[in-house]
Amino acid sequence: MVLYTWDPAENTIRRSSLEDIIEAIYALTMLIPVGRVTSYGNIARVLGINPRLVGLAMKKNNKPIIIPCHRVVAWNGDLKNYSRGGPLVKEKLLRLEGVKVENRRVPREYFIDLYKMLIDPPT
DNA sequence: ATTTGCTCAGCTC
DNA sequence: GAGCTGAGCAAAT
Repeated sequence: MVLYTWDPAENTIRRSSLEDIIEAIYALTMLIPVGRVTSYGNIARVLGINPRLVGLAMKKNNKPIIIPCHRVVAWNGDLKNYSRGGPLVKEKLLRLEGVKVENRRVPREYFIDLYKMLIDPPT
């Protein structure tokens, strides 16, 4: 899938740059409530992009307070990395927000499904 | 539970 | 260009 974006300077539609896509990723990340997580793949599915791009965006995140990238984990609950301090800091932050982490895994019940919420709500 | 294949930006030669 | 590395995932085994 190819994403397109509005370019106000040129008053035209153009193919999204990587930065545009990363902005969209951040916007979705900010929708995750305190005490909940979602997966890289779930965010990727909303935008129709490759999950690895979501990981790339998280790594580039330079506003870790505004953009809660610690609430994005692997689909199977693995914490994966956290560029500000590694997985242990990620685990600590999640615990502070009330997310249980068992054997370095986040249990299913803490996941929210952004795709279901935004794209494919129950009929 | 483990392996395999797909994927793509960024980095190195 | 070619080859490798990830903050990934799903399907097959």
